[in-house]
Amino acid sequence: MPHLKHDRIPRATISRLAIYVQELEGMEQQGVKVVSSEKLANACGVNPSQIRKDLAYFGEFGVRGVGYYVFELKEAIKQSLGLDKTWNVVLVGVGNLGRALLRHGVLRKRGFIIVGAFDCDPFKIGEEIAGLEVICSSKLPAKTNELYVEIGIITTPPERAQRAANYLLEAGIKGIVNFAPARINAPSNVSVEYVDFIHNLFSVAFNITQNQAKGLI
Amino acid sequence: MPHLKHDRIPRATISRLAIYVQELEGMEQQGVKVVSSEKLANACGVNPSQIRKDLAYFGEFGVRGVGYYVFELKEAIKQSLGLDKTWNVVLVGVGNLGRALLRHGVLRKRGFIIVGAFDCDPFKIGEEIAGLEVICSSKLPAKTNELYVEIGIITTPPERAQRAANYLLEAGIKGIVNFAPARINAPSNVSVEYVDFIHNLFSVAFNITQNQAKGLI
DNA sequence: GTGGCATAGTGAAATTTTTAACAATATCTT
DNA sequence: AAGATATTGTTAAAAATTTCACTATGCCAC
Repeated sequence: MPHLKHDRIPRATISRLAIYVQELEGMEQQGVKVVSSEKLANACGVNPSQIRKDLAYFGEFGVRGVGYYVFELKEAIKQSLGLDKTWNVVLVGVGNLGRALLRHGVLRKRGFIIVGAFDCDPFKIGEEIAGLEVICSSKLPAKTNELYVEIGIITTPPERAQRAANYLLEAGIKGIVNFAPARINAPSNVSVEYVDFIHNLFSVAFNITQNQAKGLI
Repeated sequence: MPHLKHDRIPRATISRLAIYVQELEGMEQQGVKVVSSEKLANACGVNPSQIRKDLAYFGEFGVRGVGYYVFELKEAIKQSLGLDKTWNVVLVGVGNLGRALLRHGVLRKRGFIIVGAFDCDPFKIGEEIAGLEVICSSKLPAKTNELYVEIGIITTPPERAQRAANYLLEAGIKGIVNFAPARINAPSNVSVEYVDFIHNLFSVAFNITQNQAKGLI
């Protein structure tokens, strides 16, 4: 665990660090060895100071007059985020979205290994998806005790999200990513993140409406 | 278009309005007719003042001493966001995620109708998914001129995101929701939203690491 | 080794966003 | 119809976040 100079780190900073990693990986692939905060900022669409400030929460990674070594910075950020290990994940709710996540290679590539898939639909139980057998949700707590699982993904319909969350909590999970469009209750020491891309579509719809009103289009 | 009392509305407000709509719909289904900012705030996990403030950007929807009429407020917010109409959408990139979105009913339910699916992979072209034939991406501009399309969804791999964006821009699209983990360039009058749930997994991983360091777990 | 240059790190200022406090007002009770 | 009550809309304060401006420092040329 790297030393944290300040105790609380803004959520927005974490979100941007993820973007920095993404861009740094791109640069690495293109053979870029060193990057300045200004260049990285341009690539990420943010302010250079913001990058330096964000990084300052975790330590000093740059060389004055030179910039940041791409590989080193990327590794340092990943370590700061806790991505220098793999995370075992279970998924609850094998609908369209759940299936897509199970098949989507990006999770594994990023170090999140889906080790269990659960659903309460008898027609889905027993089905095999991406090498995983779908198991009855009620067996989740028992099953996950066998594995070392820290994160749960909820991809159920909204009305079953809380039940899925309860199973996950019972299993002693420490973090939840909830794709269902519903708030869920969890103790404060369990980290809950909400994902709902409909919000982004709403945002775009709103922006278009605004732009039209302003006569920009 | 409702009157906007202030010209600039925070992005965060728009994002929360989407949550309010979600919760209001839940309440409507449960037969709740009236709700106070406090009750709605609890349901959404935000501060009551925040709700009143957010709504104030668009007008006055409540009744002092009473609260908000659930149905009316929901409709008013949807109108404010530009959701009182349907939006035609095209999707570029028919991978796992693209397929899931095509099959996922939630887009249509929310008023976003996918009217075209595009991909550059010859093996995918001609395939039919959810009643749509996959068309070669290069034909996108010509095809979308036939339809009235305002929003494009990008679900290609990151290295093809910009090309997809270029096709969309050529087609005169006014807003883009980009699921590919890559920044894209677009003129400022085109609204671009980025969706990447890996960020949320990163966030959860970071929070868990932090909580562990703090000894909360 | 000295000077010049480039750029990170940082403290302060500016901005934005959130929260609190309160005045305004609609409804209900008597 | 007057007063009590509840809860909005709004103003002001507080908090958080972002940006600016500057200082510190490492590298390179000479």
